[in-house]
Amino acid sequence: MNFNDNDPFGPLLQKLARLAELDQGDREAVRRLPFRIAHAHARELLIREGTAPTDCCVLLEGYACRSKSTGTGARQILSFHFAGDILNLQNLALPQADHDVETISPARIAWIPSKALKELAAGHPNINDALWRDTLVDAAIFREWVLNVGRRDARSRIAHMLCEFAARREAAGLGSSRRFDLPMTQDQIADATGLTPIHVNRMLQALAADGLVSRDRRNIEILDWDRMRAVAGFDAAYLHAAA
Amino acid sequence: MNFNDNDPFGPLLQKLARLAELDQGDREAVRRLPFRIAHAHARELLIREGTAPTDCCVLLEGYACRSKSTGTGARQILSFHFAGDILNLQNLALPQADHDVETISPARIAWIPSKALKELAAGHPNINDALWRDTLVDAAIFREWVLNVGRRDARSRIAHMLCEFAARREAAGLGSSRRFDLPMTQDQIADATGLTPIHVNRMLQALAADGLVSRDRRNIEILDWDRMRAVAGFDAAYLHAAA
DNA sequence: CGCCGACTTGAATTCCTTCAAGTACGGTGG
DNA sequence: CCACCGTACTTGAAGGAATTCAAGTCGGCG
Repeated sequence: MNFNDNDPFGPLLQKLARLAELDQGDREAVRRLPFRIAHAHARELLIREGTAPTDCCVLLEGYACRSKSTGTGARQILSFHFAGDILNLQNLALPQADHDVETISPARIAWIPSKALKELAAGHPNINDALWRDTLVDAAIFREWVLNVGRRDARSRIAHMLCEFAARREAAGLGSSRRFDLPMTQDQIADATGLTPIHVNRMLQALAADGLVSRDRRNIEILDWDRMRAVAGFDAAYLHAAA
Repeated sequence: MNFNDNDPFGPLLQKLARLAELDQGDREAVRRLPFRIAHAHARELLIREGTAPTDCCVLLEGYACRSKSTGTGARQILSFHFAGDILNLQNLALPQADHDVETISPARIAWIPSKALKELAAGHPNINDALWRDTLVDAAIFREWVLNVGRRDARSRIAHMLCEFAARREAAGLGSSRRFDLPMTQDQIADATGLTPIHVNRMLQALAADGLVSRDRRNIEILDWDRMRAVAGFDAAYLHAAA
């Protein structure tokens, strides 16, 4: 699946179509949105906490994450994002960003004026529905992360993160959930799970030693989805079959 | 502030008005919503994970919380709720509940058919805006909780929970943020912070020993908001002045 | 070839949990 | 009015999961 800059909305349309039924008019209206394509390196800050972006940031290619830090500098990753994800939908209604958004890998991005997106939603109920559902699924994922970080031990926590990543990645049309490349470093996995990178490393080794996964650099194969699901306590219901 | 069953929408209208400008027509439309008043005891399950409620549950009086459990039975509270909060707004677009909602204290509730609420929103842009913002603020709070549970130590975590509770409580018009009654048990604070009740107890004592709060049963007085904010790493920006 | 970031390993420490009692309080019934 | 009972809260001591500190190793890239 390849998209060029003349039809930059493939991933976005694919995503919206998973969330609501779109008719031909809806699709054309999306394609008529004004936009500015940008390319970003890995670890490039796209949106900074406290600023008020005027444009919405759509991830077309690559991976990104949301994060937030404590006053003492500890960083927590709040979610991972895939092609098609809108990274600051909340700025349509809440001007000030309350967290950072940053790329994980090199990425291609479309910046769309918030105003245009708002008008699009206002005039197209199906698109409005899709955006509404997207926001709600995002919130459901945050809730699951509160549980993950709050009440699971390190092993389950990492297993759960891997399950969710695999499932969402596949849903986004990025390939098999059995074998895939992790775009993030162990440091970033640590920031996502509320652990130290050292412990993440040991737990990844433990998962491999138990025959749940096999690893080769950043390439992960889930050897036994049933046991993996069990260890992680992973039940995809919270993704509402849409993320 | 007292509301009787003939004007049951006071707390809801107050909340919506904080989120968007409402005109007279908006207010009257809210008052015309069909509803069924119910009373609940403390610790009564209002919405069960996996079910598909047909009605929306508005908290008119008392306190409630969202929660979710791991397969092994560990419980995590995801958020606390106040008079005026809509407890399952997400069911307007996502039929299946992905977490439990339960009262903390005795409560008075209005059940409003989801369909009626959806139609209200469709016909009243201001109300639509308010509901949209409410959802976004909820999500912002979940994000802050991921950070809280993932990256703060026990003392800060509890301090942060107390700061947020005090701030939101005051925003909801429930009185001073300096001195107030906590409706929840230490077990519930533990479930909200991802700690054990024993450690919550010790940390509450530590906060009192440091002169940050004084406690008498469930009554809490925040003696030094500045130091409390500092210890908690609490910055109310994520509440978007609306929760 | 050498450097830098990512990953790995080991040992010591710590924060929080677990286990095990107990105390205080509010509500209930005699 | 008071004894009783259950729930919430409190305290102490021991144990453990994860962190911190301190070195490495590995691999990709200039």
